[in-house]
Amino acid sequence: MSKEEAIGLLRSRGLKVTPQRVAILRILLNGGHFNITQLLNEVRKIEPSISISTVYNTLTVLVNSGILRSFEANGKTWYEVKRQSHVNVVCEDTGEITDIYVDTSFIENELSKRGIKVKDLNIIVHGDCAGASKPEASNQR
Amino acid sequence: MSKEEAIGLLRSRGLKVTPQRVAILRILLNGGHFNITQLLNEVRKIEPSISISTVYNTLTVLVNSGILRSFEANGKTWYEVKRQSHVNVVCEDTGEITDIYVDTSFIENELSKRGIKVKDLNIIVHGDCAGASKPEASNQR
DNA sequence: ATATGTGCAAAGGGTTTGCAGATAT
DNA sequence: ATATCTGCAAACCCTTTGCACATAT
Repeated sequence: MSKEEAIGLLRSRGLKVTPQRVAILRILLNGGHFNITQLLNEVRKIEPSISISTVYNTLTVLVNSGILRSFEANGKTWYEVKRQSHVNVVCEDTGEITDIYVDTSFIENELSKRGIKVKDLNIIVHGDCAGASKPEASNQR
Repeated sequence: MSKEEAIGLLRSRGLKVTPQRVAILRILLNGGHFNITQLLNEVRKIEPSISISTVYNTLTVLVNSGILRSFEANGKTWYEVKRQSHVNVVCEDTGEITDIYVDTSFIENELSKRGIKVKDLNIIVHGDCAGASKPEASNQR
């Protein structure tokens, strides 16, 4: 029942709870990566009349409040729930994006040594996933 | 005299040597990161009549031939000469991109263990560079 | 000579903006 | 009650495409 989780998250950041926001957040809480078009299609199954500008607005709000993170790949912006840091692998043939959990804290350490405060770390790999060992949440192009 | 270097690189990949290609490559060989608009402005100092589609064409050719690499940040595509792997830090306030050299082979090793052939590794950090220790080539928004 | 590259203009796709009406608090 | 959010349409990039002319080999 991720609906309660979504509502709780919104309230915890002082954001108004609207059906559109709850629907978007629920989809993302289930895991994976979504671009705007995918999200619009998914959300419309729940909230058929939602507009694309509401999706954009909501995602901006959720990123700014620290619930989501975004990164750019293949000419689009991708959104995911902010959890432990990982590597986003963009599979060359399918366009699928797969999370691979690798400890990346040494990068942040190295950067802070040099006076850079890391707000967000994106590791994006383009590669061949044909032989990958299907580990985690993924999502298509 | 980076002109010879540019010409040599083009020939070594079997690419036709045109004044436009040489001009673009010379600019990038001097170091740093450029988006299309910046590159167009720079190249026009040397080749005033160059068109934006030639810049796009050339960059695609240079990326495909393995001379350049590209990554996306701030809604734009950035190009740089393919050299040793590093972290691209996007400074939040200025939009400047700075190279920080950190050994990232650990990540590639970890990924190949899981059956992923890394074609390109992009590490993009958004952060606060106010206190950074000005290390390497950089470039503005 | 001819395969390839260049430049122009138009089109495409993703994202942002402005604003009137609707809704959460 | 009112500050905020939503949905629509138009505008705004950045990037790609098609094609005639020019150029490198």
